[in-house]
Amino acid sequence: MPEEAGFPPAKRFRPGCGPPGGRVLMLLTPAASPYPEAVERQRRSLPIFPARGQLLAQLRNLDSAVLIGETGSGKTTQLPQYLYEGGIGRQGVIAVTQPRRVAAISLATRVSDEKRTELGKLVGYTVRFDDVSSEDTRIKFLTDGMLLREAISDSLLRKYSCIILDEAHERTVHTDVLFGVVKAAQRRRKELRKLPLKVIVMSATMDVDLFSQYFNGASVLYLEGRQHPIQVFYTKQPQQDYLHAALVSVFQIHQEAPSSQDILVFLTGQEEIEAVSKTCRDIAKHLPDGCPSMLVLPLYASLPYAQQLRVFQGAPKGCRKVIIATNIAETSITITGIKYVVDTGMVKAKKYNPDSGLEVLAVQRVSKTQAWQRAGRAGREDSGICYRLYTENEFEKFEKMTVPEIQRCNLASVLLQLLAMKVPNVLTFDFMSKPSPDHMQAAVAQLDLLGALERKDNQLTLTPIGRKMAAFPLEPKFAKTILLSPKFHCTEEILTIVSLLSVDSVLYNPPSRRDEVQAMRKKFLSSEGDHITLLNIYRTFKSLGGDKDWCRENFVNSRNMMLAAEVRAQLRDICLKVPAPWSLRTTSQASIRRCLAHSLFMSAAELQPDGTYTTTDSRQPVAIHPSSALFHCRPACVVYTELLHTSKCYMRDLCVVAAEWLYEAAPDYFRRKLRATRD
DNA sequence: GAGCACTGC
Repeated sequence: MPEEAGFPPAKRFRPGCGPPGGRVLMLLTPAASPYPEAVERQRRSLPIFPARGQLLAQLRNLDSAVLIGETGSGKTTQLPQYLYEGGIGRQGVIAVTQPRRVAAISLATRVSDEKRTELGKLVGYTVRFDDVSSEDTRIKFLTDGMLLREAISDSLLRKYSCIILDEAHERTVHTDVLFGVVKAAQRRRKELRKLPLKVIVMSATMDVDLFSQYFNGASVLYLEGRQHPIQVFYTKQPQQDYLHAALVSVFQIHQEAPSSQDILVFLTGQEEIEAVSKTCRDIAKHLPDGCPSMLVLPLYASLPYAQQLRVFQGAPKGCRKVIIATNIAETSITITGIKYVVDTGMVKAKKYNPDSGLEVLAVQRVSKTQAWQRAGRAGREDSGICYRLYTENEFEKFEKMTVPEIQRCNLASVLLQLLAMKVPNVLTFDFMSKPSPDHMQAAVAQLDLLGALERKDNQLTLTPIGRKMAAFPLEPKFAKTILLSPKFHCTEEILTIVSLLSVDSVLYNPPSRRDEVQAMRKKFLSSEGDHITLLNIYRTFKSLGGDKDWCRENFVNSRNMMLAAEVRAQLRDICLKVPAPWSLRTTSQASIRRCLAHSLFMSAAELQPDGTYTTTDSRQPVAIHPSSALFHCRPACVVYTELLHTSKCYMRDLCVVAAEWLYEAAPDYFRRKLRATRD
């Protein structure tokens, strides 16, 4: 039997680590509460409430602070209201950033309900495609990416008096870049004697010292959480086969625990999840009498929305829900009623190699932070139990924290945005966790090839094209593709293609129905590649008025298709605003391909005599991804949108091009390449 | 010959 281990003890609010605030506290207590009684009772019951006076007294005097609070402390919904009620930051807007759209929207909705105001008035939100805020908005929830976009047009973030960076421990690229942008804005506003900017970093445990040091030794305030106790068990022996171990654990729990207690299992990807789900269902059919029945539900991001929703429905009486999920259930989706968590300790994660420009998607060990996050999913409403399918000794060897995303992704977009904000000396930008110099250089090289950079007085700045590229919410190479399209008279088509590439795949591929999928898809396949194939699908979708039944029959994800249409409209608006030249629809698909060749010339591959492919850039052996329209073809020369290393190094989203188009697109670049291969 | 973690502008 696995042995029990303790959950890290909750940190308590530490009084007295700031200036005494008794006098101020009196002023803050409202004479009569404007809230209805039920809301007031609920607000007062939150762990953050007793700390209210003290928090305000301290925050009033601090430029920056780090607020540590566990799930359920009420910090995200209450703190912005406390600040507003306390008259802190009333000269401007109080911003609260979130890594995810749904969180920003639902938090704004809840806080405006508590305030009994109409959403979009006092309390509002801003996310892509959806701005529910107004002149009156004083508390604004937004995605961190959205605030970053705003910083491009005003790097001092002048409309904000206070910026609360929430969920900072997740360390998304956007949050990490914001740390630097907000810190610089704060300093600059002080120098210019403008309205001061208060910065509050909110995080679950961990990273505390890093955050505090980065913000010039900012005070750290601790809040008590309301997490229920969780018993954690480890295996006695290391497990060779975590899938088998997961199955054994699920059925062990299933035979012992009351059927109302649900199980959440963490695996790494779609294929694995579908396979384990099927095995679970098969075994569940042959269980002894008296054993409860079992409802097995897979959960991963590419699963159609309707199927994702099933995890929120209760199972019939006497039936246990077993949810088999990727790390989508770690943060993005919270399911109630989970009593047991089975953690395989594995995750599929992307790494980026700046030398080859290669993204590697590999199964690896989770970090300790991630393992605690997973365990925490068992204690949302009541005490929970977590089975870790690894030994305590193995756990001790896990990395303490997940490597921040900024150190393992392509930095071209980040660099373009920083340059658009006119950040001086971008290469030495004050990141909390610095990416390696190689990493930055790779991004410089990429932007340089796209014609986005120029050097003035030893400083990197943007060319006019570079500035236009930054206006698009896209990877720089896609922005460049759009800006090149008028030259080839195919802006309409390129807008469609780029939109489809920038949303999650519109093609739904259930592994169990592979043959059916292939048969249905045949009618859209183009021998010219995936871009033209996508264009064919979009055109049919549009001509049928976005028919959902058609989508289902043709294994097209209608949600992503609608999203692509929304993206397309946004990109078209930006083209008109920038302003980018425009062109009428082309009649030739060759000109679309030529446009792609001109913008993706650095991502090209050539057929070798032995039938394999090699990239023209780094002579890397690559293969055509099995999902590609060209999987069974052997074109002499292609450009691709993405290289992904899984079991092999695969090119994804390919387009057939003529080799001479590449040469005409970047003659200098190819001359250099040619010389390099000769040496 | 055979496959794709998760967000976000």
